[in-house]
Amino acid sequence: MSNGGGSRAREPRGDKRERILEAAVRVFASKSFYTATVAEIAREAGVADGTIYLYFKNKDDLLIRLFEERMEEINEGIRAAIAPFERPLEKLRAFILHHLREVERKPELGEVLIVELRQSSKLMKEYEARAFREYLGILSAILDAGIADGSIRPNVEPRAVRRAIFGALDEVALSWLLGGRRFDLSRNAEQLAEIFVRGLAAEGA
Amino acid sequence: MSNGGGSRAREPRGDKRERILEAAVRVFASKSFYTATVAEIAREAGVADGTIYLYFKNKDDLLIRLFEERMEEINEGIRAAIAPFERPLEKLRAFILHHLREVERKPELGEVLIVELRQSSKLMKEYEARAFREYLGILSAILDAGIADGSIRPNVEPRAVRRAIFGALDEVALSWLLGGRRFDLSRNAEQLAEIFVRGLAAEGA
Amino acid sequence: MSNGGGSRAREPRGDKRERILEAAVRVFASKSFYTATVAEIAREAGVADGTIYLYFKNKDDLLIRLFEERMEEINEGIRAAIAPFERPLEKLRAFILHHLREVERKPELGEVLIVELRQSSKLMKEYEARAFREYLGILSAILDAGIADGSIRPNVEPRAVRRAIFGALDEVALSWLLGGRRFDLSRNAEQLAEIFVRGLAAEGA
Amino acid sequence: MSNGGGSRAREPRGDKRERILEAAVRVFASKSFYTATVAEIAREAGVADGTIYLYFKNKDDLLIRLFEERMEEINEGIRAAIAPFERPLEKLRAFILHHLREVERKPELGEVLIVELRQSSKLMKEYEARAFREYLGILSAILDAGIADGSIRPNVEPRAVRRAIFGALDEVALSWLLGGRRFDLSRNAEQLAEIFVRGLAAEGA
DNA sequence: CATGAATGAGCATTCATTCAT
DNA sequence: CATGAATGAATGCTCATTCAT
Repeated sequence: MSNGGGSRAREPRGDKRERILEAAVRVFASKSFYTATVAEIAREAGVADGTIYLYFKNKDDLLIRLFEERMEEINEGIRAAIAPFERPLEKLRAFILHHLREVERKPELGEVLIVELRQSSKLMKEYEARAFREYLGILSAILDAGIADGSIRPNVEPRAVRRAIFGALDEVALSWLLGGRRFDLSRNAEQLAEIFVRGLAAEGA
Repeated sequence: MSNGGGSRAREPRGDKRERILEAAVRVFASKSFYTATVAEIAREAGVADGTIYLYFKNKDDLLIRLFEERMEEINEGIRAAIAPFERPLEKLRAFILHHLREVERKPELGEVLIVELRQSSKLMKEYEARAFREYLGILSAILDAGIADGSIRPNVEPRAVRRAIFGALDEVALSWLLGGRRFDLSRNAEQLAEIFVRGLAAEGA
Repeated sequence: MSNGGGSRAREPRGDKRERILEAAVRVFASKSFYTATVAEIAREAGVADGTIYLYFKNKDDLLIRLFEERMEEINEGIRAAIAPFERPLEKLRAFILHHLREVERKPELGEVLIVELRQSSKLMKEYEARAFREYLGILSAILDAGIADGSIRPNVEPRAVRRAIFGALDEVALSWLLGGRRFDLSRNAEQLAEIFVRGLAAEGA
Repeated sequence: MSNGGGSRAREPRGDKRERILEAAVRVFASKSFYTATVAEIAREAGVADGTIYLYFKNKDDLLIRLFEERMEEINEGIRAAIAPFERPLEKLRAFILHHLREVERKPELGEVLIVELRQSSKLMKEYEARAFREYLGILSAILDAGIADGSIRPNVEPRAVRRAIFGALDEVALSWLLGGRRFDLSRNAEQLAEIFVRGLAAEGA
């Protein structure tokens, strides 16, 4: 994004920015935004404290950028995952399965987005959270399409339901992460998908 | 001092503890656990900073007690709300409606339980969270009963689903709170209840 | 002293004052003047915090009174111990033996006088320390008498030597106390007495 | 900043650590360890409060390092001072004279080592006090040598006597310091040396 | 660009002291 | 006299941020 894109595959610059973000993921995942220190992130990233301020305005900014950029990647993954499906409820099922599969695949990242995002919701309240709105937008689109083609009950309100779906996914992921990743997240994903698909489906479906 | 006097010359001792808890609700709801200062809570409660330490071990303890005690009240309310119903799915509907109605009734309290609890999930991770486990226990019991009497699909796993339900309720409440309480939470509650009841119901129901 | 004396052997009043002093001895002996809290002393004495302020102006005053009153008792003991002896060097020997024997007999008291007195030397600097000056006075008198009767070398300066003797006794007592009271303090007392008597004695003695 | 510039543009880094230690000497000497504040030491050293924590773990650590490092210097001085002498009792005399001469030369340093060390004896109890044990070791070695070559009475116990000597020196130094440095410490040193040398000497010496 | 020493505002917590009962 | 709840000033320590090199 800020790399200017180009022919060079990997600038030595910008590399450092990425290392900081990755370090932040690891640190925030284990300590909480307010408990984590900038010095800790710097150490984890192998850079000097001051270097962080060359790439990010301040600690808050670091969290916001982290969230935005990771969320964007997630959104792209979701779009790719639901694209193959035609029918809205199948898209929804794919959405749910994909979300939890991603958490399973990159637990630390999941932890940051889930736990830490919440930890600073007051912080988040103040910024636009564009990428998160996009995430919700994808859900809305699915629901809208389902209502439009009659596969979802007409009295469903997408704006409310999309939050509920996100909340359910998020909480299940959270309990999996905090609980030591003991149970099988994929099977839970199936359960959730089933519940929401059945719960939203129009009578005749 | 600010009691304005009344029938009782001086509130009983424990009164001060309650005032601190109430102040903590207000402050945590507006600032975040880590951002809020003890001095601020004290000021809000109309007591000296040191007084807080007569009733709570430290700032962490204050949050935990707050959560536990409020959560217990909520649990009692839920129990009362679902008691009149016989059938599990009706109990579930009552549960969902009651949860969000409570948030609507005491928004600040809801905010603390929802937002702030998450903000310090790392903190919470370390304490047993007895009252929260009780909350989940009520949900489990409903689901178990439904599976037992055949009203809920037999392949539903209560341990996964209960987190999903809580997550959905929580997130909807959160978006209502952070979004300025603009939409009608009760109507959303109906939507959620409908989705979960339909989503869980056994075929023939 | 402040009891007003009288026929009654033990007033119920004043008793409390003594209990506070005794508690202070125990607490100061185990924590240090600045580390010990008034509340701790009150608990140890079995009185309310505020009660201490009925008998002592403040925490500093408590330490000073404690020191003064205990030191007075010690001085009386010393006077009695050296009285039977005629010759100054024998009085000196008795002085030294008595001092360390007292420490051995009431270790906690010794600890307060030794360790804690030093801990607040800045505090002590400001008050007259009458009882301690009396203690030194007894030593001076012995030394003066010895010089006068020729048993002590004439070029000895009592004002310097008396501090040295006190310092030696004090340090030996300290090391015994802090070292867990492991060695035989009485035998050390003999050693010290021998050294000082020989070190001060006039040639011909 | 306050260096006034000079030949060197900016003192080497470690300079700051030394300045803090020197400031600590001055502050502890005038206030007592517990009464002195970290902010005061920082101000005296001309650094920010936080800077102290770059060089020392905490306030306790500052005192301990201060004691250890200064004591080491003293030990080296003593070793140099007694080296020229052959006979143990002459070494002892040199030891005593040197100790008090050092106090006279650097009163504030003396005050810290003497007064403040005692003030936190509870603190000191817990750390090994290596340098102080070394100090006592030098004394022991002298006494042992004297007993071995017959110049000191055979029934003298070095472990007891060395504490007595230290205590005597310490107390004399203390009274000189607290008493406003009015009398001639060197002459007192002579007196002490004479007493201990005579007091320890074997009969025939 | 990068560093990391230095800064100093900010905060949780303690505790001597007071005073209404 | 006695109590002990309440006070709030005081302090050790942390950590985001800066800036000279």
